[in-house]
Parts: sequence; structure tokens; C-alpha cells
Amino acid sequence: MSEKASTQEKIIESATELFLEKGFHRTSVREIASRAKINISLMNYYFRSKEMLFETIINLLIGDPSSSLKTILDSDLELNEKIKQYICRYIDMLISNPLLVSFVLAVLNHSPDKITKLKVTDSLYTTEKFANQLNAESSKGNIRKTDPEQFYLNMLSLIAFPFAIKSLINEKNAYNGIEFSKFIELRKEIIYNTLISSLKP
Amino acid sequence: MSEKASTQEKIIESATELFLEKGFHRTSVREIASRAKINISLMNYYFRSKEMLFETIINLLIGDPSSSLKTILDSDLELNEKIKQYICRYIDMLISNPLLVSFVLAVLNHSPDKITKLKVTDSLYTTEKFANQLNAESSKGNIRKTDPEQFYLNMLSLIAFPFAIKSLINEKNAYNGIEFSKFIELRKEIIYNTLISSLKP
DNA sequence: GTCTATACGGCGATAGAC
DNA sequence: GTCTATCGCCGTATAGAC
Repeated sequence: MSEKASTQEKIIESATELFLEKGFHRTSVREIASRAKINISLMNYYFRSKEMLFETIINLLIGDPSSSLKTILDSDLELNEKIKQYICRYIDMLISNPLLVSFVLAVLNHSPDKITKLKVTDSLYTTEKFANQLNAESSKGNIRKTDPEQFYLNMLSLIAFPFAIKSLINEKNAYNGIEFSKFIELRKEIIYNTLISSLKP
Repeated sequence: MSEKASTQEKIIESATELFLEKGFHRTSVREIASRAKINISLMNYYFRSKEMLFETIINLLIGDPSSSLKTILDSDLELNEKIKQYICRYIDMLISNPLLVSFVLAVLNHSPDKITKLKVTDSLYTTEKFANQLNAESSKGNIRKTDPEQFYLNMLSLIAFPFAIKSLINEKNAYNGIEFSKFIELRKEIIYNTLISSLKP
């Protein structure tokens, strides 16, 4: 809420609020413009389209966390510790940005051709060093023979999917936002245990 | 492809093809009407809205399978066998209807108030007898102490999430539809092993 | 560069004539 | 049941004022 916010800043500010509150599809550019008290066409002037405005905001929201996630995967941490930290950091990030999963999935289905343009997907899905580590541990006999692709997908599914069906979970258990976060917080250890036990030879 | 298809049938036929091919958002009612060679407003006459047309189609596509899924959860099968069958049947159903997950998630985010109207969500989330079974096995010491809610969510996440990011998986690995199905087919055993090992005391 | 006014084509949906 | 005409939105584009 700065005193002398620039037009871009005003757009981003209003759009972020609306996107977080209502999601991508149910937020119109006219609504964004009206809340920011600017002309509609300024959205197109500063950001080329609603979708690119959305991308900008997403990258602002998760820019740092997502690169720190990649850092963990690419680090030299011991496997168990790496998995633990990855789960923990990822879930913390999603708790701070609970609509992120839905956003990414919405964009994924709305314009599948533009997948590569989303930085998010990059950080979601870069696993080469991690794959090598899994293969190495596997050939040393420390863990069960494991397809890294499938293992990473398991980890991602366990972490992210609950956020995609957040409203369903809340409705079923009559949770509010805080109770949902507690429920998810418990999952850190559950997911860790699940993944680690699946690796035992 | 019947000779004397009624208007409803023509709409459903064309819409099903288009929805399966392009998804919900990228299919317009005008396109459906033009392929079915009927007037646009007949879609609204027979189905009240595009969304309800989609619901009708989804329920046609998965009506039987979804109730058979519930039957498995509510059966008297031994726990491991039940889990195995559930995973297998669920994945088969999603392979036959690969857009189902995305659609449910889209509706979930598009109109959160209409959650309960979706029959799909009902079959997605009924676990009472299954929960009792888990608790029973747990207090007998046959399995590790397990929160049924979290366990079911794990199972659902591992099964469903890959379908939500299908286009991402396909793009990353340069898969076509068949290769994706094979990749998913492999997950039946992987998910089973993951879940079972997480239950070991 | 920044901004306003206005218009374009497309969308889902509906009222009312036949 | 079916069709025409039209409504009120949407995202986007552009001409032109400052």
C-alpha cells in the first residue's frame, strides 16, 4: 500500500489480491483494472495479456522459494536428509501460496502449448542430479531398485495434490484455513516416512 | 454413429469427442453445435449450461466405474488385496477417461459452491468403512499406526495427480498417449508397494 | 512513454416467435 | 422442439491525446 505506487505496481497489487482470492478464470481484467483504478488497456500495455500478467505474479510469489527448491535437489546432501528438506521446504512454500497448485494446473489445461513458458514448471520438474543420486544409491544396494522418474512423481504427488483438492478436504472435514494448514503440516513427516519406507531394500 | 440420432444424442456425441480431445475450457458451445449440426441454443434447451452438459457426459463416462470403486472400498476384502484392487481399478478408469481429473479440479476451482453437486466427488471421497478397517488392523498391531484420512489422501494423490499434470509428463519425456499409459500402468505396482511398505509396523 | 476512449470479435446464455 | 435475434460479458487491439 505505498503512497506513490506506479501503474504497474497498482495492477500487480490488485491482480494478486484477486487471483489469490478467486483464482485465474473467475478474475476478469476489467475487475483488476477497476480495483487498481486504471484504464483497462493499461493491463495490455504493461503486460501483454492476462496470462502473462498471471505468470509475472506467480514468478514474483514463488521466485525465490522455487529456486531454493532446485538448490536442495541439486545439493550434495545425503539422500534421506535431502528428501526431508525438500518436502519440508516445498510444503512451507505451498502453505504460503495455497492457490499456486491450482493456478499451475489451470494454466496447464488452459493452454498446454505454453507449458514451457512457465518458470514454475521448470522448478517443478528438474531432477537430473537427484536421479543420478537415486541410481547411485540403488546400484550400491543401499536402497531398493527405483525408477527416479516415478519416485519423484510420487514425491510431487504426495506434496502437491492435497492443495489441488483443498476445498474438497476443507468441506469434508469442516476445516477452516488454519486447520487445513495443521493437517498439511502433519503430512511433512507422513510423506517422508512413506517415501523412505518405499526405498528400503 | 446411429442413423436416427436424436438431438440430445447428437449433442452428447459431438461434445464428448471435443471435450476428450481439447478439454473443457478450449471447447466452445458454438463448436459443439456446429459439429452436431444443430442450433446453438438447443444445447441450452436440453442441458441447462455447458457445465451441466459436461457433467452429464462425465457421469455417462464414469458412472459405473465410480460406483464399482466405492464397492471395493466398502467390501470385506483383506486390506492388502483391497488396496491393490482399488489402485488397479481406479487407474484403469482414469486411463479410459484421462481428462476426468483435470475436469474435476477445474470445476473445484471454477465454482467451489457446486462441489457437492458433482457425483464424482462423492465417489472420490467416501472412506468410512475403509477407515474402520485401517483402524482395526492398526489396533491389532498388524500395521503401523496410521491416520486413515492421511492414508487415503496419499493413495488418491499417488493415483490421480499424474493425470493432472499429464501434459507436463508427456512434454518432459516426449511421450505420446500410448507411452503415457504405459508409464501409468507401471505405477499400479509402484503405488501398491509404496503404500504397503508405509503400513509395515 | 503513459494514458484514455472506444471498438472488435468471441463467448455462454436467453426470450420469444414459429 | 427448433430457430432467430440479441444480451451482457469477456480478453484484446488500436487510434490518438497528453
